[in-house]
Amino acid sequence: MPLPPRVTDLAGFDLLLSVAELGSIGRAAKAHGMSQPSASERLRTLEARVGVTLLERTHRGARLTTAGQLVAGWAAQVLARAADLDAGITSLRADRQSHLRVAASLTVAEYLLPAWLIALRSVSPDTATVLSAGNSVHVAEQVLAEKADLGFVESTDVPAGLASRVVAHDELVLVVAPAHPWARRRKVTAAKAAATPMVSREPGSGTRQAWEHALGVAGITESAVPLLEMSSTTAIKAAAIGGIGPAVLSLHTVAADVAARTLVRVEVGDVDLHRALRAVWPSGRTPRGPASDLLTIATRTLTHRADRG
Amino acid sequence: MPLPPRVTDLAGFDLLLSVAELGSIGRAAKAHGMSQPSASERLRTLEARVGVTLLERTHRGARLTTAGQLVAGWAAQVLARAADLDAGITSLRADRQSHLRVAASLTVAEYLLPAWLIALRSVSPDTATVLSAGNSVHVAEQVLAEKADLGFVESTDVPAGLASRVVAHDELVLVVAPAHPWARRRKVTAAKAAATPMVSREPGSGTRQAWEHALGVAGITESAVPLLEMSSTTAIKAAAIGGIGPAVLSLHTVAADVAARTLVRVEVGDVDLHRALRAVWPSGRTPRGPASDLLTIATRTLTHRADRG
DNA sequence: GAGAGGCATAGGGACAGCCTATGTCCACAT
DNA sequence: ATGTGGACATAGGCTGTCCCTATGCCTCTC
Repeated sequence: MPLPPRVTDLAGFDLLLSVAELGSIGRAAKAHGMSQPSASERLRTLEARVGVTLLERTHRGARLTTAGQLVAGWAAQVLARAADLDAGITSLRADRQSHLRVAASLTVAEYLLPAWLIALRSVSPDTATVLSAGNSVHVAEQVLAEKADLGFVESTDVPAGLASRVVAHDELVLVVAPAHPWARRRKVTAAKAAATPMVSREPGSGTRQAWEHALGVAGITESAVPLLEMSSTTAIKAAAIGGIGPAVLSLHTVAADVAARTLVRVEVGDVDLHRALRAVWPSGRTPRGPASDLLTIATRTLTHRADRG
Repeated sequence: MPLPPRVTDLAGFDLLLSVAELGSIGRAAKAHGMSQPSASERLRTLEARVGVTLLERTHRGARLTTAGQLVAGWAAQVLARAADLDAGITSLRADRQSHLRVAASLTVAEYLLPAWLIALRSVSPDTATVLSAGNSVHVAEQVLAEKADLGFVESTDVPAGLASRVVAHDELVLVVAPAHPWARRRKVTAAKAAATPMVSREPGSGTRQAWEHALGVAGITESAVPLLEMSSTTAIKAAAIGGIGPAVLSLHTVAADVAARTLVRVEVGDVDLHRALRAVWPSGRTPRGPASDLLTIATRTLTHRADRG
């Protein structure tokens, strides 16, 4: 299901936020490196698409209407995630002149790193970061071979030769579509879950291994054959939402869907699905410079969350 | 500061997600109502902008590379917020044929309603919703005059004639730029905060009133003249991040910035800055139909959060 | 070895977006 | 009163992007 075209024009919303911030269309235009008439027209077409007047234009500038404030608030959320996306992309690019090399598991890279990188940029703006994503083994290799200055893994065991610090927590969760029978019960036994065919990641994936490992610890060694195997988290989510069947995914992956009730979380009895996310580095070589900054940022985020929990 | 143009093309990322989900460029193109060559070219220009190969093209379709999975994950976040934005816009439009009319304070409208509306759509897809946003008095008027079927307010006192239920919690927080002296101390007294000029909303705003009320309860009746008064939350955030001065804002507004450490939260001693967000409706007229569904959704979200807290 | 499915390339046309120049409106100062 | 400056709107013309149809190439399958 494609996104409605109404919200595809991020530049327009970005301009709207600048108007809110700077108080006039002309100044916003200058901030975006465009002429005042262009900005003016752009905002008018934005209003036309939205269908509501967003700006009150006066001879002394322009202010947001109530509806404009709402739209600006929603748009700010979109743009904040877009900034995350940009930070992530920047760290993926192969302009490998730079100094901070990070290796991370997919979960960390997807859900935590972008915000950290933005924070890092405000601490040391000139540090370019290169991100290499892979499974735990890959991360350990990179760090041990000193191809990465800092690594982030989600395994419970820290590979030999590496020192570590816990920077966040993750959890596997079982989710179903709201229409699924399990959505009402909100709890199933581990045995039942294991015996039920599900939508699943491919065998080698960290999520799948963690799930099978957790079941193994609980004494369950046989799982049903998956209903469907896919390599992309989004694809699995789409299948689960579409009602194909239950899925097991990282809490971070599905938090938004659970909050919005497009997916329902089902507790699984008697299985420990929790796992710590750790920063790792070669034993004895305490991170220095930007790597140390990034480690501090990651750790502080954790502390802060604990404050509020 | 305008958004980097690299991430402005939401349609391209949306297409990428469809490829991940459907397994081929051609099928994704069909899902988006465009021709296969167009989709193909679009993805190629996307890859060029990102600077990394995102897709592995084979004769049996196309799959995401590791980098592609990362980018898709980040993009999914952006698109999820964009869907919220779209839901909000839909509810603002004046196609007032519809049946569910909601009046809400700005905070609720900005941070909670979009997700609820998306959830509502999955329960009763044909219900169009009209949103009217304003302060608590406005919401009470709308609901009492039966111009709204359900209202959401953030006052501690429920206006006479209305029944209510708590659906969420909010909190005012004092934030400063990381470079500000208070960022290290992480705590100031209420008297000190009141005596310090800050970046502030205009006098009539709910946030400002709540702040002054909370100080009043603590016995502080005089506040310093604001450093700068602006009517938009984003403008205030931008000023605070820029280091103009401290600001007091809703927790929801600044949560992302605090997590990313672009703003630092400073505790304020001896003041109760907490406030409940309530759903309200005319006493004796228990909500029915879509209004009841929305109330259930809002309440469930709260329950679920409590589960995890 | 022929067919089918999937992606890439080529060429042409429509439309959106931008810029410069100019017009209009209103507040404020003289 | 009148002039001036700041701010937004309008007009006209150009450029570039995006999309579509048609076609080509490759590889697996039967």
